[in-house]
Amino acid sequence: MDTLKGWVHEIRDMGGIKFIIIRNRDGLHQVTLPKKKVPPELFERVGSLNREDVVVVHGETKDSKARDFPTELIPDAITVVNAAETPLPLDPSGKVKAELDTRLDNRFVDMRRPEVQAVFSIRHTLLRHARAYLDAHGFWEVHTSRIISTASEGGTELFPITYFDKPAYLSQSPQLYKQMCMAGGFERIFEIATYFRAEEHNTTRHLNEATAIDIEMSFIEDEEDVMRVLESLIHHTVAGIVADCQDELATLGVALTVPPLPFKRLTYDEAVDLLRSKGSDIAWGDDLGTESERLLGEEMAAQGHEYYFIKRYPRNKVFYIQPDGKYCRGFDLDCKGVELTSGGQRCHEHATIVSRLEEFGLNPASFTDYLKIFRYGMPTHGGFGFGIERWLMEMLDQKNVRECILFPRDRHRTTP
RNA sequence: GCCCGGGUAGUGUAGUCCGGUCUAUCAUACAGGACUGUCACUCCUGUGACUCGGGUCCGAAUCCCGGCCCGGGCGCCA
Repeated sequence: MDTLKGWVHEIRDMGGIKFIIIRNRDGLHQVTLPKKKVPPELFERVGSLNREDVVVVHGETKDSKARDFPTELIPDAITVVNAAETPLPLDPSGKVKAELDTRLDNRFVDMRRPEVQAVFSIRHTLLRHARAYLDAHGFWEVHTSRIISTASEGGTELFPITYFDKPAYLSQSPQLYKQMCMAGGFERIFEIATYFRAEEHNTTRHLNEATAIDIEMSFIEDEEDVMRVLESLIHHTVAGIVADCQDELATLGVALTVPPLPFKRLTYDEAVDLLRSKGSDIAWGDDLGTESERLLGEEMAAQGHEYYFIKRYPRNKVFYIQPDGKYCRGFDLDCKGVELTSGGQRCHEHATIVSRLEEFGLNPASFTDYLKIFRYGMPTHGGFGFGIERWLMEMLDQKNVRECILFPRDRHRTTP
């Protein structure tokens, strides 16, 4: 006797024989009820089942004549654990497509779809392999606080919250804490961090709550030490997904290949030259906008590079990145024209970081807590923040970053 | 923040430009019925919708104004 637990995916009533397709995380399974081989009461009761009822089926497994199933269950008992109401808010079988907004409004039903489960199975596998890689290379996993007291980090807008009677904000990056861990002698750390960004963007690749693999490492020579960790991390993680997720990739129709090492290095100067040769009027020192990133992505694809670094940015990129003449030691990692990672070698000397703040028109006096960590023995260090949702979106050719996070928070959505 | 686009049964759509049997299309869903090997089962019957408010007009799903909601692009984005 075997037991099958799951959701009623479909009922095909042929009159004298009935088929119930049961769906669970393992896939689809067939329950077959020939009129003369199952209890009459059970045969009749199948008519009262609804799609998406949760059932437990007891019966005998036999070889099946079905095209899609090697075996089938001939039941002697079917227990309805919980009936589903009708009509359903959307069709989990995918016969009738639903818009993303409808799907997200009813995410728990949407999550029953094999395509959605494939994305999140791969997401889990991605994190499993990334953790294993970082662990094998001496990185400790840490959890830093998401609640910060001041907006002194500059840059993006923060979400204000109330912390008892004090104002506070949701963290937009674990950057300060990662650097504090370097000052604290942890040498190599990573964090699977949540980022909150209060920007009113409205695109298919932005979230107001996103997740990233953040690492920081000490005693580096330059940013190349960090970049090597990043490219190896990607290489090994993708290899792990290819090895473990063939079913999921097939469900999504994605042909995933492991990107060869080392990744292409493009300097900012080369990127600007390339863009100008393609007709862009970008000036030296300008940020690479969406259009520029897209153009570079096309050009790199033409050269056979899916993933590529852009390094040696102008020194005005970010204040805490180590300057190097007119350049700095920051880098981005792009994939197919979309930025996935931002990182670099950080300033580690107190005098340098103070002069960098002044260079950026910021007041060192308002960075007292941050500056303190550079005063009592700070090693050279660097790291990166690597957006998980964006990576998955590019890897799995998803059209919208919201496909790669269970409960997206965007400009308008705070539920579910 | 700027600029486009959209809102029709539970779901996804046709119709809107050019107002008139639209008594609103089709699929799926749902309800009932037929069928002993389906596998998007098939077939028959039925149920179910024009985002809200105002305006123009003999007449508004369709045109105009406003609200609400949503999508997308750009900007922004340690």
